[in-house]
Amino acid sequence: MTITAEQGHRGGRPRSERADKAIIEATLDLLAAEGGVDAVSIEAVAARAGVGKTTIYRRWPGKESLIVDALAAIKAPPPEPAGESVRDDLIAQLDAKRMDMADPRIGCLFWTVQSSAEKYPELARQYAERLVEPRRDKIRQVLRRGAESGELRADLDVETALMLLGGALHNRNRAPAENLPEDYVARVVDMFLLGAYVR
Amino acid sequence: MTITAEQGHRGGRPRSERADKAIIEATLDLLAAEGGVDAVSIEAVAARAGVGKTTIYRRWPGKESLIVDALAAIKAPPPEPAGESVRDDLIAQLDAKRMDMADPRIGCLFWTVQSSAEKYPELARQYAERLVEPRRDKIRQVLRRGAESGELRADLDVETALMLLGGALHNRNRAPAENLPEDYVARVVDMFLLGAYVR
Amino acid sequence: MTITAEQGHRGGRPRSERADKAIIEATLDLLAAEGGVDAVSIEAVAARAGVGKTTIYRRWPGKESLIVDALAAIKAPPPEPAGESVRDDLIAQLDAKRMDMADPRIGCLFWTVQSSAEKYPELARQYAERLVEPRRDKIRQVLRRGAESGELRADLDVETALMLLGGALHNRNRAPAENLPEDYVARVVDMFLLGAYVR
Amino acid sequence: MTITAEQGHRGGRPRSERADKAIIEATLDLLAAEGGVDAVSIEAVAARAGVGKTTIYRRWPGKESLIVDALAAIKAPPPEPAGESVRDDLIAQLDAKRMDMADPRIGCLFWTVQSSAEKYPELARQYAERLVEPRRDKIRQVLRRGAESGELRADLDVETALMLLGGALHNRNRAPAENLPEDYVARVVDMFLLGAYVR
DNA sequence: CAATAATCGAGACGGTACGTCGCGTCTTGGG
DNA sequence: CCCAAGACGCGACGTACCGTCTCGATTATTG
Repeated sequence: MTITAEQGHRGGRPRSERADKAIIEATLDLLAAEGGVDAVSIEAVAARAGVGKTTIYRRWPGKESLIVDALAAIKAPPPEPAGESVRDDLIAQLDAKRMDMADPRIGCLFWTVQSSAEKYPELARQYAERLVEPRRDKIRQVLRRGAESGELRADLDVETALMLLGGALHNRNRAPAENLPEDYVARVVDMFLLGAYVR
Repeated sequence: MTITAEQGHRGGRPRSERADKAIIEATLDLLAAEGGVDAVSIEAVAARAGVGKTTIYRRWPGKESLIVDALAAIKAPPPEPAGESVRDDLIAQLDAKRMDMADPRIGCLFWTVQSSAEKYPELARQYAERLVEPRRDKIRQVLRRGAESGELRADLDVETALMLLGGALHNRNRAPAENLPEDYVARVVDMFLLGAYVR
Repeated sequence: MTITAEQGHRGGRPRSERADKAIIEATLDLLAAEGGVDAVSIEAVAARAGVGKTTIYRRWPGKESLIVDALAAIKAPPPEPAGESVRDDLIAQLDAKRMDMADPRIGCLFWTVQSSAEKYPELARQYAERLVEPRRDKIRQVLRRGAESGELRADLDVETALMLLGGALHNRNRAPAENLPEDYVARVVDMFLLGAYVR
Repeated sequence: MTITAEQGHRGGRPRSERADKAIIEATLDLLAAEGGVDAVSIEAVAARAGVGKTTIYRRWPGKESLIVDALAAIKAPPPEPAGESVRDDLIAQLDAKRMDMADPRIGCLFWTVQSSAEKYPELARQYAERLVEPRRDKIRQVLRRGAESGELRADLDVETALMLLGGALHNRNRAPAENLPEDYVARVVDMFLLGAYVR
C-alpha cells in the first residue's frame, strides 16, 4: 500500500520515522474528527503533522493509500478460534467483523476502498491482502476443522460458505450508522448451518 | 433524488426536456469512459451536454444524485419470479444481480454510493429505496411463497436470509473486474437451502 | 499586457471591476512593502485583494505582466516640452526619467522586464510600447524640432541620439539605491550637445 | 563571488577540481539551453553535473553568484587600446561590448543581474567590480589619453562620457534578440565626439 | 600507520509558490 | 421563469525548487 522503501537505502538521508508516525497519527485524528474521510486532505494532514506535503507524497501516492495504511495501524487482530464449537467460533469471528464495521473510522474504509478499486486496483489488492484476507483465513480454518471433525458436512465448499457468511455483514441497505442488532450474527450463523429447506 | 418539479408550473418558461436528456446522456458517457465515477464532474457533464451548470443544479443538488438518476435510467428491471421452484426463482433473481454487478457502469456505483454514505446519507437512502429495495422485494416474495408452500421451513427469518443471499454477491475480495463464475449463484443458493450441518 | 477582454462579452457574467482594482491595489501594496518584486506572489496578491487565485490567472498570465500593469496604473505621464530651448526640454524629459528610475517601485521594474524579456518577449514588447516608447517619443519631438529650427545640426541622427541620451540613465554600475546627483542630467545633456572634440 | 577556499587547507579531503569544472560546465549548458536563466536551478545543475547539491552550496551561496562565476569563466577579456586614434579605440572597445551583449549567454546576464540587484546587492556589486569595471577602465584610459593628447577637450568629464557611451549599448527598447547593426557603434562614437549642436 | 577531518554522492527534510481543477453560487443578456 | 455562458471565492491538488540536514563512503594530511 505504502511506497515506503523497506530495502536498505544506498545513499542519502534515511526516511524519518518521526515523520512516518506523525503523518499516520494526523491522518487518524482527522479521520476520527467530524467530517470523516472527506476531512482527510493531504494539506490538512501535512499541517497537523508538522510536515511538508512532499514528505507525504514521497511515501504515498495519494490520500487513499495513506488512509488504508493508517487504518492498518489501528485495526485489531482477529480473535483466535477456540476450537470447541464451530458455531461459537463463527460467531466470534463474525462479531469481531461486525464491531469493526460499526466503527466509523474503520467501517467506512471498506466501502471507500471498494469504490476506488477501479481507479486504484493495487490499493484494493493490498487492502484485501493485508486487512481482509487474514480475517477470512480464520474463518476458513474454522470451517475446515468443522468439516474434518464431522460437525459440518465433509464436502463443504469452503469458499462459497465464506462468501455467504462474510457477505451478510456487508449487505448494507441503509446508512452505515444504522448498526446491526447484537443477535444478528447468531441468526446468520444458525441459518447458514441449518439451511432454509425443511429438515 | 432529482429535484425536477413534476407539479404543473405556474408561470415562466418550462424546463427543457432536451436538456434533461442531454445531461443524463452525458453523465452515462462519462461514467462509461475510462476514469469511472471520478471522471463525472458537473463541469464536464455541463460541457459535454452543451448546457449551463445552472441548468444541472436547478435539477439535482449535486453529482451523486445525478449519477444515481442516470443509473436508474439504464438499470434493467428485475425479472418476474416464475413461481414454480424456489431454487430456480432465487437463481434467476441473483443472476440478474450478478450481471448488474459485472457491468462496470452499474457495479461500481454500488460501492461508490456506500463509500459516500457517510457524507451523503440521503443519497445512500435514495439509492437503497429506488434501486436496491425493489430487487430485494422480489427475493422476499420468493422466500415468503416458499415458506407458505412448505418448500422452505415455515419459520424462516426472511430478512436474515436476504442478507445471506444478497451479501454473497457483494463480498468482493478482489478487483471488481474479476467476475464471478457462472455457476457461482447456483452454489450459493444450494448452500443456503441445504445448510452446512450434516443432514 | 493584460489578458482582460475588452471586446464586448457575448455571454456569461462580466468581469468584476472591483476585483480588477483590488488586485492592482494589492500588487502595488506588496511592491511598495519591504521585499520588493520578490514579495509579489500571486498567492499573496490574491489573499490581500480578497480574491481567488483563479480570478488573477483569468486576467494575467503570470506575475510579471501583472506587475507591469500595476506599474502602468501609477506611472506619471511624461512632461510636455515647452518648446523654447532644446537644452531645457531635454533636461526636463530626462529629469522626469531620472526621478522615475529613482523610485524603487518603478525603477526596478525596468530591469525586471528586461531580464525576463527572453522568457516573456510579449511582456517586454508591451512594456516598451506602453511605458517606454511614449516617453522616447517626447524626446524625439524635441530633437526633431531642434533640427528644424537650426538649433541642432540638420542631419542629426535622431535614433542614435535617443540611445545616447536614454542610455546614460540606464548605465548603472552600482546598486540601484545609489541615486544619481541632481546636476547629472544637465552634464549629460551638455556633453551630448557640445561633443567631446575640441571646438 | 565564489566561496572557494584558496588558502592551503590544514586537514581533510581537498575540494575536487572535477566537481568545480563539472558545475561550471553544467551551469553554462543550462544557461545556453532553451529557457535561459530560469532554467538554471541548483537542483538541475547538481543533477547535470553529477554532483550533490551540498557540493554546490559549499562553494557558492546561491544560484546568482554561481551564474556570475560561470559567466566570468567564458567572457573574453577586453581588447587592448592601440593608442593611435581615440575614435578607433572607442569603437574597438564598444564593439567588443556590443558583441558580448549579442551573445544570449552573456547579454541576458547583464539584465538579470540588474533586476535582482534589489534582492542581492552583493551580486550586483561583484558583477560590476569583476566584469563591468575592468571594461569601463579601458574606456577611461582611452578618454584620458585623448584629453591629454589634445585630441579631446582638456576639461572632459570622463565619468559622464562613460555613461553616455556605455549606456548607448544598454538602451534596449525591443527584445534582446534584435541585435544592433554593425555600424551602430561608429555612429554612436561620432555623435559623442562631434556633439549635436551645429559647429 | 592509524586517527582525524573535510569532502563526496545521494537524497530526505520543512517550506513556499506555482498553475490547474472542480466545487457550488452569482450575474449577465436573451428567449 | 428558464436558458447558455461564464466569472466569482474557495479549497485542494500534485510539482518544482529552495536551502538545510543527515547518511555512509572516500581521500589527504597530520600526530
